[in-house]
Amino acid sequence: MNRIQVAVLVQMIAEELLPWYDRHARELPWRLSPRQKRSNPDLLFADPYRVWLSEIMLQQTTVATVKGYYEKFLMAWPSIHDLASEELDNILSAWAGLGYYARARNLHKCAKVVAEELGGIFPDTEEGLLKLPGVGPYTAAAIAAISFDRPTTVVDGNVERVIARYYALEDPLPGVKPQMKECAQKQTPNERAGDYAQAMMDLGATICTPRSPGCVICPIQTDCLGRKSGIAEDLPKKAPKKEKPTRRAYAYLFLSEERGALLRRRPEKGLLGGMTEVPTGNWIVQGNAEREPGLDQLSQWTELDGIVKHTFTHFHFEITVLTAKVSRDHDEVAKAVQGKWAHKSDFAALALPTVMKKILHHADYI
DNA sequence: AACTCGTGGTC
DNA sequence: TGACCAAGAGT
Repeated sequence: MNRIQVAVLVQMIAEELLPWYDRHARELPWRLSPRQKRSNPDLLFADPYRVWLSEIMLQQTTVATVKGYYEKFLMAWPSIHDLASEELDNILSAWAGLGYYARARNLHKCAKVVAEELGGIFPDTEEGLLKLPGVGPYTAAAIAAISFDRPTTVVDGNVERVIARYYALEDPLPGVKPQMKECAQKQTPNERAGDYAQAMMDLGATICTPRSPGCVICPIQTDCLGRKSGIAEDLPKKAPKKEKPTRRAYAYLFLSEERGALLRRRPEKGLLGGMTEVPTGNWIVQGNAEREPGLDQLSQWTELDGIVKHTFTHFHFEITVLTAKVSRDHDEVAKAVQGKWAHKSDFAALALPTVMKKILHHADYI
């Protein structure tokens, strides 16, 4: 066996992946385009503020969904200082609809730490980044690689899928994660760390997809054990998921010709923390929804036909909507539910999550 | 370690 | 229609 054949047998993923990336990299708003790199050779790595912002938004969220939010945020808050000095409620409002609202709370918290304690400069190491609120193992590695050229091992859902297939790892997630990380670590190149990380994720997003992977056009098909053994599409295996229970509740929509709708702020932590809601009764875990006497007594209620259905990460939610006309004592009612009246023309400035918009829509109010 | 935490697209 | 899935982190 000569040396060339040996070299082929131990080929690194990066050797085939980076040339593919140079030809097929998607242009994304937070990514330096080849044109930018050519016209400004000093601009080797993307601005950490922009990379951080995009990576937080991209957690468990598709590129298509993130694009619009990213551009809106960058327009409203061009720098870490702009974001740090903004009020949380305005950030939550801009985040509304994107989901996982703890990300927005931590985004604000992190901006304050960087702006006020670190002089506006992001840490340039994986270890330093990992200490920031909302920045976990994936995000720390990604920012370190993309913005600071650190040869970190970036492992997200895409990389897990690519690695599971490439090495034909048949043990189920999440138990196999450490082994995946180990395999990914062996493949991490010292050069072009950011490009390699993004190339792996692009590969997973466009070719090594969960269903019907494009093995025939894959740049790393040659040494892929999953493809060779014909099990690529079935990997990675996952532990069976728990069934989602259904919770049910009544929503109490107070409406006023003069004052609009009565809305309130949810508790700071937990589900939809800090977001705006239509007042609801208890969210009953099993069985039918229950009326809330404290809310019932405040007005004369009409039950609307049909129900609003919404699925959260770990439960289904079914809401029966009640409406009531309020024509006097507006402030007393608002005080009783600890809410505020808002005209529908002002809804755009509120932090209304999707489930609450569904309720308002069902009542034909928006 | 296992659970919590959103939403929109896709098949 | 419903289950699955997506550039995960915090507790």
